[in-house]
Formats: sequence, C-alpha cells, structure tokens
Amino acid sequence: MMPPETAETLTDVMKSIPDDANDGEQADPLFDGLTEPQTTAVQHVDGALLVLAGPGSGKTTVVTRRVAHLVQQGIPPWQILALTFTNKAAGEMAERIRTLLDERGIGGRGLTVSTFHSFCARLLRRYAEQANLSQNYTIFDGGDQRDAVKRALEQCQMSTKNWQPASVLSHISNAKNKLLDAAAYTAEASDFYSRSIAKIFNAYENILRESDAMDFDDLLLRVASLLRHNEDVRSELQQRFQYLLIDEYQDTNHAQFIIAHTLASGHGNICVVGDPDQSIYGWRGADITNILDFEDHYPDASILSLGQNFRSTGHILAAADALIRNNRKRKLRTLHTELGDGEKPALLIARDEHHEADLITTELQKLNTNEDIAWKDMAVVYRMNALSRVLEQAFRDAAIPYVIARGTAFYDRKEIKDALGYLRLIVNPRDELSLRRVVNSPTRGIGKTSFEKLELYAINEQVSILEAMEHASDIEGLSARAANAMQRFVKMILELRGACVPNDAGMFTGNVQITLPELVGQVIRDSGLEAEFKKKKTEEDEQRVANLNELVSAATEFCERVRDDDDPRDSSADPGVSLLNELARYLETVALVSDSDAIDPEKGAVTLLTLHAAKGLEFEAVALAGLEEGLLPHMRSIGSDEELEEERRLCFVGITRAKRHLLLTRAMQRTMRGMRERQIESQFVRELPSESVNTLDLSGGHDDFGGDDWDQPWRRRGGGRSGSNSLGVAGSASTRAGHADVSGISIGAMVRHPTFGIGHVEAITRRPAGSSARVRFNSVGTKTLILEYAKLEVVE
DNA sequence: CTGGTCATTTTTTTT
DNA sequence: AAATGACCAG
Repeated sequence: MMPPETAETLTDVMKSIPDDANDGEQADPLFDGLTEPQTTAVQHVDGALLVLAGPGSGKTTVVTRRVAHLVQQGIPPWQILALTFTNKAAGEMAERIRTLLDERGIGGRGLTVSTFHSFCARLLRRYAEQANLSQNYTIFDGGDQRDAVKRALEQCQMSTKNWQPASVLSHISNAKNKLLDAAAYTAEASDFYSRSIAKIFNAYENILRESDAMDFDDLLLRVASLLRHNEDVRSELQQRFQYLLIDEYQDTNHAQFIIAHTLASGHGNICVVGDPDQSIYGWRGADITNILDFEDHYPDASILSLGQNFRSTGHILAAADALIRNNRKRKLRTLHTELGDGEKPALLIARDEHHEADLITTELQKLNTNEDIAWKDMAVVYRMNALSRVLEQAFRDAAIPYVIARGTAFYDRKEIKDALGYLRLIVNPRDELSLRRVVNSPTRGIGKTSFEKLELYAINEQVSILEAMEHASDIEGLSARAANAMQRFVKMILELRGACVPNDAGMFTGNVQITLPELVGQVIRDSGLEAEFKKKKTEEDEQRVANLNELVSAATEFCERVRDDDDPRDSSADPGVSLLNELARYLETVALVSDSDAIDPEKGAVTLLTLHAAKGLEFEAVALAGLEEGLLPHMRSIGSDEELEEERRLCFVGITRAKRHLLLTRAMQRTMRGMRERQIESQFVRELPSESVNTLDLSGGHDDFGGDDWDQPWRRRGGGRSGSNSLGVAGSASTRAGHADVSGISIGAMVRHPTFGIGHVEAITRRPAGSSARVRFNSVGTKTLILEYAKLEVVE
C-alpha cells in the first residue's frame, strides 16, 4: 500500500484546520452546524480515515456530506463505493447523498451504495466467467442452508442428533468467514470433532456445487478469492473504485476486511466508520480487531472521534455510559450530550410478560396523549423475536398501531416460498433443493418412493434430476401415473423457461417476450398453486391467494425500481437473456432482504424490533423489554466473558436508541416454549447508575408461582423488598427437579454438550443459585457452563 | 400416495 | 407454543 501523498496524522489535521480551511467551503451549507471533528471528517479526501462514531454522533450526516463533498471536489461518482450492512442503510445513505447533490445541481449517476453481500452478488454475476461460476447461480438463504446441511448429514450417514445442523452450519460459516474453504478446513482439521465437521463441510459444498448455488458466506468468499487470484479483475476494480467508504466497520468479518483492503490497496483511499461499543455481530464472524487495529493497517491514517451525542438527553446517556464502562476490553471513551438532563429512564418490574406488555402499551399511550409523541417515533426493542408475540397482542388489544420489523416474514410464507421455488428452478434447473421443494407441491402424485426411484435413475445414468424426469417412462418400477406426472412437470418448467430464453429458432414460448410480473403470474397459475388455494374457501387460503398476488406486485415494483437506478454499465444487450437476468436479480434481492429493511418510518405505527435490527435507528421513546438474566444477557452467552460483553453492547445499543424517553422493563416470571419460569433481574440493571434510573416494582411484591407452593424452603414469603435485587435473586429456577442429573458430573468426568461436543470437566462450583462447571472441550476450548442450563451428558 | 394424528423437540441475534 | 417428524388409515 502506498502512503498517500498528503499524509496526515491526527495532530496534523487538528493543527491544519484553522488556516488550511478553504473559505469557500466553510460557507457551503455542507459544513453548517458541524463540530470540529465532523468538519474534518467531511473535508477528508485522500488517504485512510477512521471515524470513531459514538451513538447519535451524527455519523450519517458526516458520511453523506463527505461523499457529497468528494463529488463536489470533482471526483466522478462512479469512482466512489460505499458499503453498508443492510439494504435499508444503503438505501437511506444513497437517498441522502442524492438530495445533497441535487441541491447543488450535481449529478450523482454511477455512485455505488450497496450492502457487502449484494455488491458481491453483482460482481459475481458480472465476472461469472472469471470466477468460474455460472451466471445464474442460486443464493441459498438460511433455510436452504439448513436443508443442505441436513442432506449432507444424511449422505455422511451422521445423525442430526449428535450433529445439530445449526451448530454445524456455524462452524462452516466461521470457516468461510476466515476464507477457509472445505479443502483448507479439512487440511487444518486434526481432532475427531473438526474432522467430522470437515466431512460434513465437504458434502455440503458438493451439494452447493451440484445445485449451482452459493450461500451468504460464499458471496464474500468467492469475491475475495476472485480479487486475489485474478489480476485483471483486481486491477479493473481497483481502478474503478478510487474512494471507499465502509459503514459499521466494527461488524466486518475477515472476508469483508480482505475485500475492502484489496480494493483500497492501490490508492489507500479508504474511510471506515464505526463504533467498537456497538459491535454486536461477533457471533457471525465479525472481527472487532478490524476496527481496533485500523491504525496498524494504515499507519498514516487520520483518526477522528465523534464523541458528542446529539440524540439522547443526559440521564439516558449517563445510563448507557455507566453500563458500557463495565466492559473491560474497551478503549475508554466518554459520551457527552448538550441536550440537558432530560427525563430519567424508568425501570418497571412486571408480574409476567402479559403484565409487562400492558405496562409498555400504557406508558406509550401516555406519551402519545400527554406529550404528543407520534406512534412512529416510538419503538419496543427486545433480545429475541419470540418476545414479540405477547407485545403484539397487547398492542392489538390497546388499539395502538404497530409494525413488526420482519422483512423476511413475507418471503417465509409457504405459498411464497413455493412460488419462488418454481422461479428459482426456471433460472437454475440444477437447483435441486428448489426442485425437491416444489416437485410435489401442490401434490401431483410424485411422492417419496417415486422420487427415490427417480433419484436412483439420475445417479445411475449420470444425469440431472430434471433430465431424468424427461425420461421418466424409462424408469423401472415407476408407476405410469407417477411417470406421467413427472413428464408433465418437466414440460411445464421447460415451457416457463422458454418464456424467458428464446429457443434455437429465436422464439419464446407463446411467441412473445413477456415481462417479469407476467412471468410470476404465469408461474403461479401454471404450477397449480393458485388453484390449490382457490378451491378451499377458508380464510387462510384466501390470504394465501392474496399473498401470491402480492408477489406479482412485488415483482412489478422491483422492475420499476431497477429501471430507475440501473447502472448503464450493467445493461445486457440481448432482451431474451435479460428476462432471465432480471429474474435472477430479483431472486437475488429477495434472498438478501433483512428484517430492518421492513422498517418504514412513514407508517404511523410503533415499531417492534430486535436489538440487532434496532442498530442505527433512533426514536423519541424506546421501551426495552425483558431485562432478565438468560434473556439479556442471553442464556447462551453466560459463561463466556467475550459473549457477555457483546450482550452488554447490545443492551447499550438498545438504551442509546432513545432520544428523550426510555422505559426499561422486566418480568418476575415468564412463559417460554410452554414453560413458566421464574426470572432473575439482568445483571445489566445493577450496572445502571441508581441516580439516573427510577425503579418501580409493579409486580405486586408477591412472587407466587400460580398459587402453587412448590417446594422452595429457601423462599421468603411476603414483604419482599421492592426495587431491584429482591426475591428473584434467590429464587432462581435452578434447583428444580429435572436437572437432577447434575450429580453424575464430577471433576475429570467426560461429558457431551449438544453444541460443543465432548469435553472434560476441569472444575465445579456448587452454589444454591446454580452450579457451574468449567469444561475443556475438544473442539471449542474451555467454557464455563451453568449446569442447569447446559444439557451435559456424562459419557462413560 | 395423501392427509391426518400424535409425539418429540426446541432454547438468539442475521446477511 | 409451535414446528418438525414419525406413523398410520384410507
């Protein structure tokens, strides 16, 4: 990497501001109302820049103005690449930059603002040949990945009992994020556990290759390796993207790090923005050292810290600050606000989750009536989606408008998945997962046994399953009925594909080139999906038909949007190829939608969302529900300091979403997956400064477990202290029966954990509130586990 | 082959 | 509570 000509250290920048500042620029509204470090960031043009942007520090303003400034300086927009993590963030950033440029009468055409994943997906289509890929590959979403792992396990003759798909998948994902492919992982695998994972990994990769499919991680991995191995592509992209901007840099993983730094390696013009205190994606491979070590990667980098918070009032910020100070692995930093003390956050203690939801709706109702705060300026945040159900009910009962941020919800519906399955199969006839999904849905007489015969034939004859279906009448032992159904099925798929791609004579099915929404409509009709749901008259089925129609509308919308902001560089000449391309691109955007994409500030409704989805957003009033041990921090993180600190950051993110009103809630007991459990106050609550939080115990002081006395001799009855740390602390759900098996675990014992596998017990701490054990696992190292939660099995 | 019932299992966050 | 999987009668 070449040090930029105008190398600036932090002190140089600081010194240079007064006299170096261009007078004309200072007059530009682009610099209006900015603090000194903000101005410096906006002015920065060449070289590396790290912006440490605390919550509410005006990060988006700085970033968008900086890009506008670059263009104003005469840098062609198409040389600028801005990468974000969600479509929502990308869309917002693009929109705000466009507005700034429009105001100045500058064109912004060709500017790339995209998520990492969709940027990579596009590159892989454009450079499919160089990447040794087909152009019409399928992107496997989370569900597809799970199915693929299950099939891989089947092929390896391993049981999903001992090898949980989710756990296997996270190992594979972690490997890919470190740029290890199946071969590299296998080479590194030495112990039994990782060798087993390697075996599944290889089978999984085979399935993906045969299906012409890629998972989310592949998108990054393949681009990283394309950049590494193909010099032409690398230099072409380095040439094109002269200025890089990466948002939420604390959440980048190693693959993303490599992609960004390869692109920047020629010119070194890389600006990264982030906040280590808001790093909440460690579990999916985000590497916080990327941001912490940025100075090491770019010794000449300028570093700016945006510490002033323009969002929250004093007590809210004080609570957030006090909380995050408990993280030990952290650069000390102080947050300050000039918005005054404001209102103190309130902590309400509820009896159970229903009571908690009622308290929240009541409080929000008050804010709406008394303070005139609009519904859309309020949010309820929580650790797990499972908590949204009860809240939703309470909002319905209270007649308060609400929206749940679940961008994927629509595409998770059965009928939509089916319709998309057909579409995927049209684009990519090798997509076996989709084929399996739709081949008998709606039912057309191709059941399990017939399909197995078909598969066998396909393997023996070395043809794809779809090809085998064409020859169904040749398959021995297949009923004529099934063979017939198969041939009809394959004919339908080929005809639909023929509507997208001209045949040898240059003709389309039906002789006319149709549009994407027309194709979607045809799929819904030809597949029999529509008829399937139209014949029954239940409300549910009517809804399904409506959803299918909605899918046609979504396709229409997609086409309109693409036409608007299409980069002329990407357009393909052949109109026949382009419907297929368009479909492929549509399926790509569908695969990459995220929950936060669904957040629509225009809707006059309270937003319900997870803490993860809340990052980057702000609301006048925020309720943070479920401040209980096991929930926040989540059960699975207790026992690992690193994960516990990430949970604390998550709580920090939640608190700092609030501008003026913050409501914290917890319940004394909560029903989860059908079991009522007594809940303990979150340790994070104790870390909040009492002078900044008003605690109010509304649980009624009693702690009854449904009138049932149980056998809890330690429990004090009646007259419990109000406020925090009351009865709940002693009354953990721990010593209940059912966890009795703990006795067999002793130091030195060999145990099996559902996720971590086999390990040896190194130490045991026995406590009435819950005993814990330190276990050294063969695969993942040492973990401290709470015995009552960890389903440890003694292995003889 | 289909469509029902019954039993078992599940414990997070997401591109 | 809900979702998956196994099993069985038509």
